[in-house]
Amino acid sequence: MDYNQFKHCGLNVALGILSGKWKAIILYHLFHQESMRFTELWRIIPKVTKKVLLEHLKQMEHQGLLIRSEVNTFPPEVYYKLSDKGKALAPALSALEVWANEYAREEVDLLKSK
Amino acid sequence: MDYNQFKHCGLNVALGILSGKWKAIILYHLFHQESMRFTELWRIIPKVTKKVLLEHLKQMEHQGLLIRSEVNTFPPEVYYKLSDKGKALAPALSALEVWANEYAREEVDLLKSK
DNA sequence: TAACCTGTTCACTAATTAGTAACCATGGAC
DNA sequence: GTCCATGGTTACTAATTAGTGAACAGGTTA
Repeated sequence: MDYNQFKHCGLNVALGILSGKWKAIILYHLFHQESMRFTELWRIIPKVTKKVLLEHLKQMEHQGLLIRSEVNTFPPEVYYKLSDKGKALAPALSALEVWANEYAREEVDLLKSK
Repeated sequence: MDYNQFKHCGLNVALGILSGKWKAIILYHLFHQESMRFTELWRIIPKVTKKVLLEHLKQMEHQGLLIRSEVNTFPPEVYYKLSDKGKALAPALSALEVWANEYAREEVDLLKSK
């Protein structure tokens, strides 16, 4: 098998971008829902605080994974959605998911049962 | 495109396992070298301290990604290599690498230049 | 008028991770 | 004897991340 296909710099960057307690869930929901309001995300993700959720979203927007748009009404409406860069993560995330379900079943089931 | 292929639990588990400042480099080297001694890894990875490297290795061994074997000589010889579970990460890591090189070139080049 | 809503910020604490530096055991080289 | 080497440990500090709870603007509803 040829492993020369990946050099650690890219891997490092990718894992760095994906690091953060709530990144997986945020990505998961945005892959399934196209566009979501801040509060909607906040309500659907159990136990995150607004502050931390916002920090994650800001960081992801900054990294170009997410696009944020606000509708200037009252109360304000802010929508988050995946950018092309974010969408392009699909195959990699999917591969990670497949790996976890095949090789880390126990941990996955444990997480699911909570 | 069908994104239903990944559910966030598996993704969460995978990203959790892959989180840690030196995981990418450790994996990278073990994908390229089959088996490495502790000190060899320690010397080849710039700036990690023994303590932290050891913590990472222990954790990865515990999670079943790595196999540790010691030869009882003096001075001691301890070898680390990827398990099947670890090797099975190849496609996912490779996909992340590809993504980073395509969509996060700047960060990658920045890291490479250091 | 009071209470409610949304997206954000702020000041502060707690928890988790990483880093520093010294120390151990002990066989072999000098 | 003294010093080096290997794979660890330990006690302690620093840095990074996450969590808590309150505040704000200001239009809408009661």
